[in-house]
Amino acid sequence: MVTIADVARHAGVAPSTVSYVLTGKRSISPQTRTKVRESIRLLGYHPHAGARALATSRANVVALVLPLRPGVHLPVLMRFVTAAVTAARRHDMDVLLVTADQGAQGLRRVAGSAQVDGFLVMDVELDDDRVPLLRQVAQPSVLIGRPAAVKGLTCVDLDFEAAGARCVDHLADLGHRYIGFLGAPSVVYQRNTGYAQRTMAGFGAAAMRRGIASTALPAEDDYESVLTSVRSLLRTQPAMTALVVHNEAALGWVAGSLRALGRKVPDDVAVVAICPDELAEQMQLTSVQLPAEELGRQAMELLVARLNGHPTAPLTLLPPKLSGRASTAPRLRRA
Amino acid sequence: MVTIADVARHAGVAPSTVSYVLTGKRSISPQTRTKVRESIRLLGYHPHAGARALATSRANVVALVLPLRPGVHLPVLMRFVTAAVTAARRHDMDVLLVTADQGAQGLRRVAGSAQVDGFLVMDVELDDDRVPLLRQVAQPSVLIGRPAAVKGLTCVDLDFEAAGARCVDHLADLGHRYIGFLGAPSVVYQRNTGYAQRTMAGFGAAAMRRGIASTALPAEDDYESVLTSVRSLLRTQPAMTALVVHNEAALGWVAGSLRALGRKVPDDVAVVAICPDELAEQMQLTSVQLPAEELGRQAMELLVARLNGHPTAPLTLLPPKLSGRASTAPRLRRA
DNA sequence: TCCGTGTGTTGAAGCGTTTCGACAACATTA
DNA sequence: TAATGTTGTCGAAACGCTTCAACACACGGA
Repeated sequence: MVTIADVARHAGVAPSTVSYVLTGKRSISPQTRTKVRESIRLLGYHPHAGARALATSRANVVALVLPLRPGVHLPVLMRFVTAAVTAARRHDMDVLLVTADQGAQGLRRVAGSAQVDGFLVMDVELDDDRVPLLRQVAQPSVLIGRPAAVKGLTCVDLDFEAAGARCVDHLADLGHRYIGFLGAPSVVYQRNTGYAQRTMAGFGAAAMRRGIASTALPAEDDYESVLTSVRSLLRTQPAMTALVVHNEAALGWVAGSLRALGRKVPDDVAVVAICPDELAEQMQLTSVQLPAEELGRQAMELLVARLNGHPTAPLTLLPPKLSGRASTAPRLRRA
Repeated sequence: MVTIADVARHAGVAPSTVSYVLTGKRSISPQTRTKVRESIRLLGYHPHAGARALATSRANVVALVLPLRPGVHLPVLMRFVTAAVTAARRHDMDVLLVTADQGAQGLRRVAGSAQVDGFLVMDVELDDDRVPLLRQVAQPSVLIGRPAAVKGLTCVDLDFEAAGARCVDHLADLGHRYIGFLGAPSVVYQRNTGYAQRTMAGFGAAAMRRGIASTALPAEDDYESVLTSVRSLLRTQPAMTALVVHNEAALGWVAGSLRALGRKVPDDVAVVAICPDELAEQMQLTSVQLPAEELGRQAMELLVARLNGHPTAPLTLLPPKLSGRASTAPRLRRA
């Protein structure tokens, strides 16, 4: 292994000088700088990460804590991950993978051994058992998702309330006056999953604000129950001309159910989904997407900010983006 | 931070003694051992990873090099990853994530700075530009996939030839005598992707061995061309009673095409797929799966073996496993 | 001429481990 | 009893880097 001493000898300077050239923490004359740089290049020198970590007590590594539990949408997760990794690299940080199955143990170990400078925790739930742990360890952390109490934390999430509202606004602007909401399976609401409720709340509030009649129902993820839910929405509100769907699994059955009930999309009933973009793209649905890249990037930036001692807000909510597609159209006043 | 010196002081021994308790590299009296252990527990001591890496020139970290290029099947990739991470943890190793977009640069940096002890490279192609790099760096590596020349490397892969053969054998055992093969899009064969050819070769050889008439065709991934390919297979070989499909994207259209041509699965034509297990499960297809967990685990075990100086074979091929499902049935001799 | 003020460079002291050689203390053999 | 192992422990020297205090030097101002 080629060390800083080798470089120093080769360039005819002191090791400390080489260090200062590398870190730029002191002014170095242009001559020495280029001389040292040349020696570094020639010898193929790379600073030893461990030694550096020891000396600076900074590992330049952040832990990425992934859930990998069943039910996470992998393509979206991967987009988080790549965005986070890319952002990390921009700040000369590397990423250590910590899977959730390593559990509390893993977090503590990684934190205690100073292997990482901070934690990026993905897919945080309303009542996440990792949160108390993260409060204990020395390293700062940023969470993607929104636990019940964000005080003292740094969290990033999509503004689901705004997302629900955005759907209503879009439909209202198109002239719709009676809108239905097809939600997640009821078990999700029972589990207090946070984002589901918040979307609903945002939807409901926006409807009230715009003077729009709204009806909401949960939906399970098989054709039969989607059909039942849609039928009962239409029965409750026969004038319904638009549907907001917040349920990835049900999405595939919605168009079919509507067709089975004699309604065409978008002419009779417009549909807006809240779902990963690729799903919406595939089915040609107007949708509010989960901005995975943006979330991953933001989270990492916030983490880096905290590592550099900058204060950060406990909760950063990203504004929803709506992409118009074939499933919505202006409401034409029929003769 | 609590250091080994703190522990030593607390336990009334020398730092080196604590170290020996931790590593077990010298015999320590039971009394001191428990005393030291107790102090460690009490003070919540964790060895500093950087310091350890510096002293031992072993980071206890392996790099996981992911492609993340479009077209990789993410659920399968994730199963690789979790299996690899789990295996790594069993050997007290952590996993650093290196995405391919960091490219050669990233590999060199991570290797040069001694951040990792080895590389686990996923989704290696026949002519992979990472391979020459890996030969240069000091750390050993294990590849999942099979590049053109494996000499001096350590590679793990599914035995695709055997997989092709396994399908034939299964069908032959059921009494089928005329079997078709629906392959990947022709562009894949042109690209020399290795595994596609090897599957074909295995299929063809097994058919010859069993005295079975076989016809093979590539298939694109839209309904029209799948239909065309299936029709032309049936025209070439009207007595065909079974189909081996090695094309994830086409899979969805196969049953429909057969139905459109008046053939029922499995009564008229049996189907065996070579694809990720969940796809097969979902469509109830008899299939040979990609043993992702097994590959990830094996790869990590091999890497650990190499790190410990054990020699490893340049190529480890995992035997294919066939799961019988509803799409195959014994060939009944019709009246 | 002397003094302060920058600027560029250096030597040495850490950072927290591991590990080697040394050395007591005790047990075993001659 | 002396010589020889064996076992358990210790002190100190690495490992490769950063960083602080110190210093040499040149510069302009009194």
